[in-house]
Amino acid sequence: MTLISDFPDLASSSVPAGYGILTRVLGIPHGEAMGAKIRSAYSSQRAVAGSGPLSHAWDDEDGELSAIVSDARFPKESALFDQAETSHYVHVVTGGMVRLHRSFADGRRLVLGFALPGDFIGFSMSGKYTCSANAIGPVSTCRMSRAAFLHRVNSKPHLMHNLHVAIAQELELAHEQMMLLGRCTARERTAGFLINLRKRWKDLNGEAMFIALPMTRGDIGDFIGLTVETVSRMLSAFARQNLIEIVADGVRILDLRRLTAIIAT
Amino acid sequence: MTLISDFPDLASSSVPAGYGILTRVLGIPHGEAMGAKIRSAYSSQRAVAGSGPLSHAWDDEDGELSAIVSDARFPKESALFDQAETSHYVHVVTGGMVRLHRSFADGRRLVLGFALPGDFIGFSMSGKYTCSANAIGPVSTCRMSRAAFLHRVNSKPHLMHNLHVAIAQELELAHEQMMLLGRCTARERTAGFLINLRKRWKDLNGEAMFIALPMTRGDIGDFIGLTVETVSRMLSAFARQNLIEIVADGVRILDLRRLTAIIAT
DNA sequence: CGGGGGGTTGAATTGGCTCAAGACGCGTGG
DNA sequence: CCACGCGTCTTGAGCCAATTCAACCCCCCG
Repeated sequence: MTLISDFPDLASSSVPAGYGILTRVLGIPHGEAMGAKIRSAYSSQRAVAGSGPLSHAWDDEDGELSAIVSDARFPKESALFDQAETSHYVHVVTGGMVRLHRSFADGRRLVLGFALPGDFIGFSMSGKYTCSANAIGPVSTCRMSRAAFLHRVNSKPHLMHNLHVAIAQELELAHEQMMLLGRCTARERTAGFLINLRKRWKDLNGEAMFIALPMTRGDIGDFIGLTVETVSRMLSAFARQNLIEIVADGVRILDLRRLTAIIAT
Repeated sequence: MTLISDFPDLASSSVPAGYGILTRVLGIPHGEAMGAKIRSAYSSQRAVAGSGPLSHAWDDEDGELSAIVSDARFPKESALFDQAETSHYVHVVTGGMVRLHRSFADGRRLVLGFALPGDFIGFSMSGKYTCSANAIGPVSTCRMSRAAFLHRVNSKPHLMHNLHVAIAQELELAHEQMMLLGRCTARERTAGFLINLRKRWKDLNGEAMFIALPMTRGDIGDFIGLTVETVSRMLSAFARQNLIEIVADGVRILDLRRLTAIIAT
């Protein structure tokens, strides 16, 4: 039986920077085909880092998984699900990027996060999606029905444990983002956004100075609480100061140290 | 065995507006003495509403509870625990109000929430507190060691279930607060703060047009991302418009409908 | 080749912040 | 008992960071 006291130390180990609703309960290595083993979040990360054996948490030992998991593809800008809608599926993103957001009646929006390959999205306790999810570009996911997911989680303590850890991490990330939104300048928010996103790509693909930004400036603005123009201005300012270089579909980091130094601790 | 699918529908039932790190995993009726039964969050709420039998989730059926739970008192402004410190205790607030906050190195602060009687605070997966907690006035809590809490949670599935629900609610609240911080005006933030706090007092004590504000304007500002002066100005403006009346240690709501109409949906 | 969406940049505006002063309440010590 | 000091709250004046408004470019796609 997996006890809570077995939880890894989230404070000392850096929290994997997965945004969105419950990312990384489990992870599928980027680009891996359907039917492959699904691995637990921590194991997946270690696998990416190449440092240890994979957990067998999501091994398809009983042949059950291939029966309940299926691939799904979503074209650019299509909705994976909408806020307040009844939850039918949970997804693990396997390719592309997904925007998770909420809207006010008057059109104001807040982007809660961007889900990358490996991120787990679409789960909620209540059975209704708590935010909307849209494909930023073409997106592929590995999905299973909520009912099947619940059944599996309820029957395997280590999956329940993973879910528990994942929600706690989401909460921690939400608190970090609240600091950003409530107490940081535009410059700090923008730098923080870049640094955090870079860290996530790094955890997935290894050291990377190129940061893909397939989302619009508006999406970024709605994520860090700024307008399109301010985001654009901040990025231009960073470029002018030789901190980054703005390239097609993203930015290249030129001076990671100075960029990191911008964000408050 | 308690299954996740048994979770109450958090979306349709309004989320209890408990802020802070993991409030309301369990609740103790306000002012109840040490040694009394500790009840589950949902049951406690129902009990307050007077609509049903109490859950026996935390009944001291085995006589174990009184051995591991103890009362604690904290004078005004004292710390219950500090961010990053190793977690020794988890608390249920039984009297007074607790401020939960995080700080930057340069002194900037964000208040994550205010814990009211019945709120459960101080738990984290990692074993380190994720924020600091200070008594706003004299505070009493019912506490137990983290180890004892973990042991109890691990041995009782319905407690694990309560914990799970509580974290999910915290996450939902954090997302609401992110909308507030990222996309609302000073006027909306202040109105939202008052409305939310009122709802919590109402759930605890029944209909109440008086809202106690024992925290400073600075605390409120650090909660909703404004300065002391702006909070003061907004409250004065509300008073001038006959929405509220500023009284000793709090405000009295004069026009709930118009005040509620301010906040964006 | 024309239209539309995204991005950048400039100019003007403004919401909330900073700075400053004064009132008030409260605890403390003479 | 009062005087004092400190922290909190309020209000005003001026300022500035970010927004709004506007113009223009670029690219992609029909």
